[in-house]
Amino acid sequence: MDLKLATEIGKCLSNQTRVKIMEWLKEPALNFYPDEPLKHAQDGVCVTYIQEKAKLSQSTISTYLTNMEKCGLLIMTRHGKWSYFKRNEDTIANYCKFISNP
Amino acid sequence: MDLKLATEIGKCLSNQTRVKIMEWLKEPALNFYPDEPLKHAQDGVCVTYIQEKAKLSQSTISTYLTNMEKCGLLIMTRHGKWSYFKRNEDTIANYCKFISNP
DNA sequence: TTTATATATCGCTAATTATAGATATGTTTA
DNA sequence: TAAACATATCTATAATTAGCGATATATAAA
Repeated sequence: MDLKLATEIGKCLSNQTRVKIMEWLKEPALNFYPDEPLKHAQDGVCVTYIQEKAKLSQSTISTYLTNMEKCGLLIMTRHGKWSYFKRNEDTIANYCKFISNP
Repeated sequence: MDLKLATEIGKCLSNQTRVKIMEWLKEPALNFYPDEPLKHAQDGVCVTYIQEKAKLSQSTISTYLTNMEKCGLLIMTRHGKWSYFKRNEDTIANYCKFISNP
């Protein structure tokens, strides 16, 4: 983890909706349609579900998720026409190590 | 740690200079005038030293530090006309716990 | 192959943040 | 008390980011 990457991660985490997305993705089964089983649960949640919950436009949420994936906060997996996003705990742990002392 | 505070912390950590300041303050004795002993070392580093190292204006750095203190990333201690800033490891640890899973 | 659906990207304006100079405040020293 | 100094705050402009609609791309279904 270097300064530049850490700052990019900070930028992703500087917006309330994006922080919420990170929180929601801790428990997809609870936070997205808890009454029906999620498809590809091991790969996270598709863009549409996140967009509906966040109540922002499709383009905005897609951009958020793409940027969060670029800095390693999320992992994207494509299944057909759907993109699934899940948390990348490795990067999050590295980031925490970076900002912590020591 | 709630969503609002976490987002404020994210904002502080969304700028390269501010992330650098957090890094420098991990080792003040190494990063600020390593050849002379720092005054009030237990309380961190004064604004002027940080400003000189960051090479930004006094007002900019003062605003940075004030905001970082407001969201609990830094602890400020006044000694006479100097304000000393040090890392608040408790808040940093809480923030890491918040963004981590679980 | 056309149509429908999901996501990504582009181009734009509004909102926010960055940054500095000027000035105010608080503290020390002459 | 006045002058000097360190820091904080105010005000303004420049730069960046937010967020959306339009459109492009990719995949699936008819």
